[in-house]
Amino acid sequence: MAGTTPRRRPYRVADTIKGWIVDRQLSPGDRLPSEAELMASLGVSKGTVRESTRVLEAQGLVETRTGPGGGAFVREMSEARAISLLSHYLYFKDISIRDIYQIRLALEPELAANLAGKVNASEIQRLRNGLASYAEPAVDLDGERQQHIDSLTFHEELAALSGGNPLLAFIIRFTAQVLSDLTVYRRLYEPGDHHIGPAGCQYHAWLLDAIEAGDGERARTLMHEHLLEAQAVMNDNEAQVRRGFLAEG
Amino acid sequence: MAGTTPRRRPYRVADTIKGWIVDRQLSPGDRLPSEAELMASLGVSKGTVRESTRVLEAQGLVETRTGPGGGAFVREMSEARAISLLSHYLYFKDISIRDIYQIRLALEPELAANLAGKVNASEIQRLRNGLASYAEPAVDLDGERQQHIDSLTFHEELAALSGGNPLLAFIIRFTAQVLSDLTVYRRLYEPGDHHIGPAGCQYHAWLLDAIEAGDGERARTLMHEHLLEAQAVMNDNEAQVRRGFLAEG
DNA sequence: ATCTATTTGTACGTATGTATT
DNA sequence: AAATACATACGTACAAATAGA
Repeated sequence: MAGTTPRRRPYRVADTIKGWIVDRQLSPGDRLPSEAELMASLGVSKGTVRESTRVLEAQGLVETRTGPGGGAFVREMSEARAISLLSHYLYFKDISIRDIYQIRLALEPELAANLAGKVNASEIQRLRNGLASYAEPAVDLDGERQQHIDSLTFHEELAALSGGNPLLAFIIRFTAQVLSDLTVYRRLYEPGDHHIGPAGCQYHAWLLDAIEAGDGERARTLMHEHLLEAQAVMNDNEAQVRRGFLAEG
Repeated sequence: MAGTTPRRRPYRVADTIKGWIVDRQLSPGDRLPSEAELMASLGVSKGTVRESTRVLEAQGLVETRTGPGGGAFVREMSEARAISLLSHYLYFKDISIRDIYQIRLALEPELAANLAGKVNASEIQRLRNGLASYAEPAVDLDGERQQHIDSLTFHEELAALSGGNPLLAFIIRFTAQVLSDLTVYRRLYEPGDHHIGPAGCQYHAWLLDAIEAGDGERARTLMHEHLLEAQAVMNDNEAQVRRGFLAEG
């Protein structure tokens, strides 16, 4: 076995703590030993202990609180943080809009079909109310941007309802986030007046109808068409996704 | 704006450094200021600086080296680390095998179609050579496990060739990793002798034929059938994916 | 409202390890 | 082989936050 990086103490400490979390099946909210206890039981200095809790914190596994009864607590990573960490991975990777849509086209119709007949009326109503903001053509470029973001939010919320597949929901929300993030920084559309907002709104309305009616196949088809159309108007030249890091939850 | 967590110094420092990476468009290999310089320019102590570099390191954004000319260097996050971080997110989430296969079924046929006609002969040959290890039925349970892992490796390698979509490749490799990890810890199949290895081997061979012949539609169909069949023999009771954390690259 | 105890957060000084020149 | 430049680790002292009396 050659060339294993010499893992430093803070990481070894972090790994043993991860081991505790797995072995003792710790759950979110459970407290880890205090700094002083860790120093004593692991025989390391305060600085080392602190560096390792920073590592675990950065990886989203624990949170720390000060004061009596404080300390480091096991934590369920927030989706926002997971998205942020994944965006770090993609930062140097040159993802194109095509790449994103390839994934959306494969996954979102599947999700739509899954949701059919499984969303309760009040949720449907809530989503329908959100459609108003992009029902009418935008008056200027900024308005168009806002409409794009709003309509992406629709997809995110759809994914959040998720027919019970957290990973599917995560991926869909991640891709929507990336596109929404891009919208803020770039001009994503060819110049000229399209009616992107209203067109998307129409599809979203139909989608909700199909989902409400429990017609999975129709929902699938609609989502597919909708995404194809949305992709068609995007400017594939402005494609590279390298951008700022996303904020962390 | 209420309730924003009081971000501590190490995180503020880490964020300003991230800012530098984005603004100055630093690339992998570029050096960050030394600890001493950071202490001076940001007016914080050594401990704080070290904690923040641990954070950036844990997030996969930098690596540090000791010695003269050492320091913290911008780094392109490895896929292994990204997979590990994402697995932290899913750790408490109760993903089922069904969930994983839903995603594989949506994405991998897409990938197979993409690859058709775009993989050079030597790569195809290399992949064909790998098929031998699961061409014959396994003699015992351990052998069957190994075959399962080997056949998952085929999928990972296929994804690595990726028709140029890094995110697609990542997701596919992640799902394969999760399944492969599960295989190590659990009995994934119903008792009884199946011929999983040889069946998978046959499909993989056909897939390579289709990809070599440039027949995208056939590749897509084959992959779809193959995954359906593979999913069918899995034990959906042993479904929950909560398991150990994956090792980091 | 104040004090007190507990626990993390920050700073600083020193010594050691490690790789480059 | 030695000097240099950097990270790594330790120990201590004190500051800040929070819960409870």
